Amino acid sequence: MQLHAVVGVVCPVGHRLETLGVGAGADLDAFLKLVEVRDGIERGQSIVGRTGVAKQFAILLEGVACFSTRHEDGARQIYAFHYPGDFLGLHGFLFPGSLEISQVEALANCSIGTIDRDALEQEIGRHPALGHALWRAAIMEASIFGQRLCITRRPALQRIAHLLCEQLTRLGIDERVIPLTQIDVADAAGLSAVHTNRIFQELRQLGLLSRQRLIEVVNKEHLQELAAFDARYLDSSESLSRWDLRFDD
Amino acid sequence: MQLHAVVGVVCPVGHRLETLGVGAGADLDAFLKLVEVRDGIERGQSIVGRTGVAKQFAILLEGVACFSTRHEDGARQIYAFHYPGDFLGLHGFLFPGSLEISQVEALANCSIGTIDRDALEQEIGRHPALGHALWRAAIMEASIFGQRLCITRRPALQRIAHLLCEQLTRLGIDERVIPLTQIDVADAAGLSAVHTNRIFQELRQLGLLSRQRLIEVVNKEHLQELAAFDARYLDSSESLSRWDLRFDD
DNA sequence: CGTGCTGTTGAGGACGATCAATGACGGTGG
DNA sequence: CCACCGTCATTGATCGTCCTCAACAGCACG
Repeated sequence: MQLHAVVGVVCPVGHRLETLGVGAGADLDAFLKLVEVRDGIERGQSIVGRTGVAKQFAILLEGVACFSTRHEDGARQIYAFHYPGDFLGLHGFLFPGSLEISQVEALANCSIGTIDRDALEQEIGRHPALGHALWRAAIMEASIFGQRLCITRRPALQRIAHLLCEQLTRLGIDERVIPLTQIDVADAAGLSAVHTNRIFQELRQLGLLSRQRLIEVVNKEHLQELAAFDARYLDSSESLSRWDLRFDD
Repeated sequence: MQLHAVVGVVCPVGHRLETLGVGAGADLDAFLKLVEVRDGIERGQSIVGRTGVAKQFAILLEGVACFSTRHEDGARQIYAFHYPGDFLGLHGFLFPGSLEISQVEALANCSIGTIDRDALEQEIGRHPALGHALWRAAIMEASIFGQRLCITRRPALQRIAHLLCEQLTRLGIDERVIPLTQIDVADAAGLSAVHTNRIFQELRQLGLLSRQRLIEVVNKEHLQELAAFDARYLDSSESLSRWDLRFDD
């Protein structure tokens, strides 16, 4: 099934490409025509494995995923979470040598759009804006990496708070429920699940999270204050204005 | 003074651009003509400050620098070290919103090449290979970020060992002396200077570092083994072969 | 109604931070 | 040449954060 025939799920993808500088039109259409929908991917499955990095490329349509790696001892390190509209395996696509043993793992039941790598590269030749959108997305991912590096030195409470703020921002303005488990958060924060749990209780006692089993943010403003969260590093709008004129010569 | 008149320092820059896909020729010449040499920058000085991010762009010609940020409490977080040939402030150039309060700081006496941003963007329009080289460099930086995130969970000994391995690889095959202080390493590893010092002593007792005051690696192979170091994440050669054909349509 | 995953709680211990003081070295100026 | 200074390196002691191990409770699933 091709994506451009499915109106419903075009939304997150179209919206994401727009924020990356690909407006509705020939560029977007060319991209959507390449997408093959594949759904029914279950939690825990590997979406972009270590072997397939060079050939596969994908977009997340529904669900939640993470860009992660496994350490020798089995511990999971999560670099970033992915939500609908995100590119999956972008690093492996742009820079095959990087993060060799990393993978993209489904954290909920997902549907994705797969794209043939060669076909995409040909379309990029015809539609440079698509290539630039990929680069921008990569830089933004790098920006998330950098920010996460930065908060590594902060104590666990603020680190987790920051992580939650980031997810809220990426999920959208109105969302207050973060579709992750405490274990997912722990693996992303670089903390043990036990300690993460104690931090969650602390956040609840501070009135920032609800007492629900799921992760629900009650007081977004105070959470951001506690985390010293500044969303600018997630904002690609500034970079757009500068580059559109130049690159499309 | 313009760079292309100075044969000596062209070397690191030319070499770096070559690894990024810009061979000797019109593309390289166009780039070198933009570079204005500025030397005599002393240790501790800020090269690319927080205010100048949007306008400045620079290349490191001689010396050592770091991409860093200051926390509220004054602690310094180093994201990456820069050596001759590296682009400085690349993130701010490509993605103005990212890592807002970051800066590039000289860690030794440096000379840099400054480039006018608008002029560079115009040349990129005429020489697309230059633009692609910048993107590649950014992805590679992101790759370093990701790797550093990954090793954050490892204990201090391996973390520092890995950091040192990375510097050796970036400095070149024959280099065994790393031009940094223990404090620099500590700020990059996210450890206190005191603890870093104790790790250094441990590395010396293991016969991996010399007893000199400077950081000299005696046994590179064992150090890499200890660090579980895999240099592939620093290797951009794979990404080159794939993209040269496509982008230059 | 088991089975499995997630969340929760307790106790003990390791790693690394912090504070404080001293030593080593290079540079500067008298 | 030597005294002075600042930066970096080193050492000891104490303390806190976070990890590990272990057990159990809640909930969803078949």
